[in-house]
Parts: sequence; C-alpha cells; structure tokens
Amino acid sequence: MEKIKVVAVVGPTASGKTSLAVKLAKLFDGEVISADSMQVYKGMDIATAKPDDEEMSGIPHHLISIISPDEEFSVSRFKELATAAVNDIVSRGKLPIIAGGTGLYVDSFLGNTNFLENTKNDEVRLELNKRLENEGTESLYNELKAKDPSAAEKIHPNNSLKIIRALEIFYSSGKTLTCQNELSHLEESPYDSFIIGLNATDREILYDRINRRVDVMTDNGLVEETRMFFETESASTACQAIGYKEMKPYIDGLLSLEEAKDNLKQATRRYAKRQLTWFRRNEKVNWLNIDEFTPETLAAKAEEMVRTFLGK
RNA sequence: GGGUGAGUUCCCGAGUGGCCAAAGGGAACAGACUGUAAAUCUGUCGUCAGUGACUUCGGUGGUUCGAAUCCACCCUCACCCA
Repeated sequence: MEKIKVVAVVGPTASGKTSLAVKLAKLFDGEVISADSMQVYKGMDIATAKPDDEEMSGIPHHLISIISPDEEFSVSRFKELATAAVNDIVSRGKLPIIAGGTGLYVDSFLGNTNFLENTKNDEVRLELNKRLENEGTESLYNELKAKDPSAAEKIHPNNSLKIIRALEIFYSSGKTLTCQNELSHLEESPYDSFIIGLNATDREILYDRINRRVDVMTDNGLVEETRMFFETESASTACQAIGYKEMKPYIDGLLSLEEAKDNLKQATRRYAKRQLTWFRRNEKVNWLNIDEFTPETLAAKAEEMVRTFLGK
C-alpha cells in the first residue's frame, strides 16, 4: 500500500516553525496540523504563542484551540485527532504539514504508536498517588520491580511520575508497560514523512529570540490572560503551560513584573533545550540553522527539500 | 567621625583550625522519555593530568605541623549613632 506523504516541521519554541509551515503550505497546497500539547487549549492564546490570522494567512490550521482548559489531553488523543485530520486533508488532495514542538506527539503520530485500551484509570492513579505520599517512592518502585522488572530497569527510582504510570497501566489493564510497548509498534506506520528541524548554530541566538518573544507576549496582554486563566482554576494538563505559573507570583504581588518575566524567559529557554534534546536524537530530522538564512532563503531551501521528497 | 554586621567557587547560600575543591539550591551544559510531555527524571559542574597534582573562600601579612575558619592592618558593602 502506498504510504501517505507527510511533511513535518519541528524544533524548539521560537525557532519559526509556524512561519515556515505556513510558507510550505502555500507552496505545496497544504494544511497545517499543530503538534503542540498546549495550543490545543482554547483561550490560552498569548502564552502558547498561537498563530494569529495574519500568521496563518488563510492556511487552515488543525488541532489548535479545540478543547477547554479544564479538559485532559494526552498523546493518544492527539494521535487519534491528528490521524483524522491527516485523512481529511489527504482526502481533499492536500498535503498535510505537521508543525510543532511536542516531540512525543510528533513521534507517536509519525511512528504510528499504538496505544492500548484501558491503560488509563483515574481511580487507580489517585490511589497510587496516595500511596506515594504515604509509602514513598521507593516502595512503589520495588512494587514495579516485582510486577514489571524490565520497565523498572528503564525508569529511574526517583521518577515517581513514571513509576506511577507504569503501575497504573498494570493495575488498570492487567498488562505491563513492557508488554504495551511491545504491542505498540506491531503495525507499520502508514506515513512516509519528511522532517525538517529548525535550530540555530549558536544557542544564544535562539535564547535571544525567546527573550524577545516573552517581551512581546507581555506587551500583548499575557498578564491579563493569566488572570483569566486562574479565574477558572482547574487541575488539568493545561496548568502545566509555561507562562501562567511564572506570571502568577507577579499577580499575587510576590514578584515584580521584571522578575516574573525573567523567570518566564528562563523556563522557556530550559524548555527549548529539552525540545532540542528530544529532536536531536531523531536521525530522520533534516536540520536547518535559522541564522544561516533569511526567512526567504530558508523557505526556498525547505521548498527545495520538500520538492525532492515529494518527487515534484 | 563613631559603632555593629557582612564579604565563600557563574548566582544564592552553608561551612567557624585538619574528615574542604568546600553542604544545599539555582543557572549552565549533556542525557532519558510510549496515554500528565510546556510534564517528569538523570548525569556533569575550580584547573589539569585516568588512583594524584595544582590554584581557590575581599586584599596583604602573621600565628600554626596544618587556616575559608584564629590574629593584625587595609579595601568594599549594609545597617545604626552623629
């Protein structure tokens, strides 16, 4: 069976993924699918630097602002929605272009990771979290060693989040994480992907862009958006978004605006670094250094690469 | 002008004679990552050489077998009195 051709633009935050994806979409009659764990949420526009109408310039964008911040979101749900979006785009004869910085989402989609049913169970997780508090991490880790030794070997004894997830899988589905991992890649991916990665020759160049972006965010009303976000407090995944938790101390009068902004910049820089760590290990990524191009020549270079990939 | 307190490795900050290249935290750098992933976690972190050596704890000098730790003077900062 012929594989579906998909282009992906990945890289750290503030590297210009959106802009490049839109240009490619225009050149190749494509549509953009955002692979971003926070842009899926409605209302969180400034903090997550969602593209505005001008940036999208008429190109349809999928999986942005699709759920409420009090809803949970996850990789498996992303994979489902992205699959539907790609099928839809392809059925209309257009080119799907994935653009995003959430490495796990991109990889799970392109690699066609199959997530088992019934491995998520809030009650089980709640119970495990209680036990974590009462018994400590080591006790749960030992339990995991007994139930799923091979998973325990790969998870660090301090990583309580992952220990709990592995146990959650076991207690809610009866299968081990190891087993789920084995079953997750039985089917070959239906996608033939071409991945462009954006980076900079010097980390400082990227960090400068991040710093400036935060300044723009605050000018655009990040503080107000933060206020609104905390008015409807929830404990969902949306709370993890970088931006609100850093601005909160300013709103509460604990830090000056400058201090809060500095914290936000730093958190964003660290995030960008983690993103790079993720994407750098993927040998399929074709890296382009943004500082070696102008926006125009970058797009031209990417166009050339995609053209070769598509065989046009 | 007088008094008190403080100056520690990129930053914060412990250390008050040997167990100190110096706790802890942060930053930075490197890494892991299968349903919370903008999350979570790990490693390195004075210099050089692969068991060791060398240079550090405001400055200079001193006491001592031995000092970041004690003494003297000096410099800087903070607060208080004037």
